[in-house]
Amino acid sequence: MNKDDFYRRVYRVVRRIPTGKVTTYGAIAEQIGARSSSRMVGYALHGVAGDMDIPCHRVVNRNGELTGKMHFATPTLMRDLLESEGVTFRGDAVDMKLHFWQPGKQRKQG
DNA sequence: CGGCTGACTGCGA
DNA sequence: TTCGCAGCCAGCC
Repeated sequence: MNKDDFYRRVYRVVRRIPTGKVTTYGAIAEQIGARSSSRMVGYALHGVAGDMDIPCHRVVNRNGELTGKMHFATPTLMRDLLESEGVTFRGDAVDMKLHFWQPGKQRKQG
């Protein structure tokens, strides 16, 4: 598992996040085989913030908080994008019980 | 090579 | 429920 490969896997999972859903750094890390490197997931997204190919705004922490919004063009862009997709919020955090998406749960589809 | 930081998470008080 | 500590690994100086 090379570092570049790690990033690739992160992007791969993030891109599989369906519209109107979100997932967590830990869930992605675990899905790609790096449960202990949840922070690395967010770090990987840091390199693609602004890349339309990667819906990095659909990735939040386990509490649903938009911890990475500060890395977007504007601190409100992340939430704005999510709300435009139908994601609802509980205060300043995403309602995980309604929008949490588990990576790999749809793997059996194909 | 060593020290500090960061888009995280789990456990204990 | 809220706050603090430890583990993790990559990037920068």
